[in-house]
Amino acid sequence: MPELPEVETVRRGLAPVMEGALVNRLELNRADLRFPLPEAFAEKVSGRRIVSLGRRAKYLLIELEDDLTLISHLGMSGSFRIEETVQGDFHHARSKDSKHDHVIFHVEHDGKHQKVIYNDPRRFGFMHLWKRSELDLYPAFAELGPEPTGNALDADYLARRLSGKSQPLKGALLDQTVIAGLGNIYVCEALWRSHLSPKRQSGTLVTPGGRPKKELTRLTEEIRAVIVDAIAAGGSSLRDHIQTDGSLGYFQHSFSVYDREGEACRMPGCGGTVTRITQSGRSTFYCPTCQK
DNA sequence: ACTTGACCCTGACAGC
DNA sequence: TGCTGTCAGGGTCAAG
Repeated sequence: MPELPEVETVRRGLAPVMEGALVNRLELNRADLRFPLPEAFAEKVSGRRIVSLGRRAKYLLIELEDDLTLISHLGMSGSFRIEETVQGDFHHARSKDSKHDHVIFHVEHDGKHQKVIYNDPRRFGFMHLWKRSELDLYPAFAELGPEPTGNALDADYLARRLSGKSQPLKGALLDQTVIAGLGNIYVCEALWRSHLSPKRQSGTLVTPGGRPKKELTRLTEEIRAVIVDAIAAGGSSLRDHIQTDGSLGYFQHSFSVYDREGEACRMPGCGGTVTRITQSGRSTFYCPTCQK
């Protein structure tokens, strides 16, 4: 589920509870997610204070005291929720998938005790501990591309990265070393907003001289805009959602093309039909009429 | 060097 | 009701 905007929304939802909090106890209900949990994980985190919450691409960064960063990736099905710690809640009704509550942070903040629960049915998520001062050496970060909303992403950069590539745009934009944080949904959405076909060969957006064509400049703008919009939507959904059940990360978005196979294209005046194709094993949704 | 495909795992859903 | 097949928002690795 979580692409960059969702992870950012999770970060913002967790911040009031976790930033500045003391982790009294880290409860582990299994030894591994996608990878083994860190060596002596509970011992290393318990008793430490959380300095701040950060994010890099789709990675949530829980910054602990003593130069330690807990790196959390939510995979496809990871989510966090916040629960009050109620005295005598031994008989509290457990939600139906609590069997996938793998890691529980028992935190204390201003005398208030709460649980931050990581749930992940498919266990494609993972957690690592890394020295904050050496975070750039974390293998997944070493090759990571720029953030889509950061200054490092511009049309000139993309022209350098896409020049000469025969790879279809869909695959190039999913490549985390090109842009960090885009996933299947927002690549589809950005291409639709740019009127560009996901099958278009990446190098054709660059002039022979290596300059970005106008459509690449447009694409760059739309990538930024679709992420900014989604983060804003996540922020508004947080306010409604967090108070009801404490869950973060599964708010409902509405997309323009993603998961709309067979529906009328929403581009004004287009009149086409959204089509689903498979590219490198994953679904792509686009409108063949207005995306060229 | 680049690109694709199989794989990790569980749950939801459609069709029989 | 239950079975089976298909699909899912991610990343990694091997093989083409």
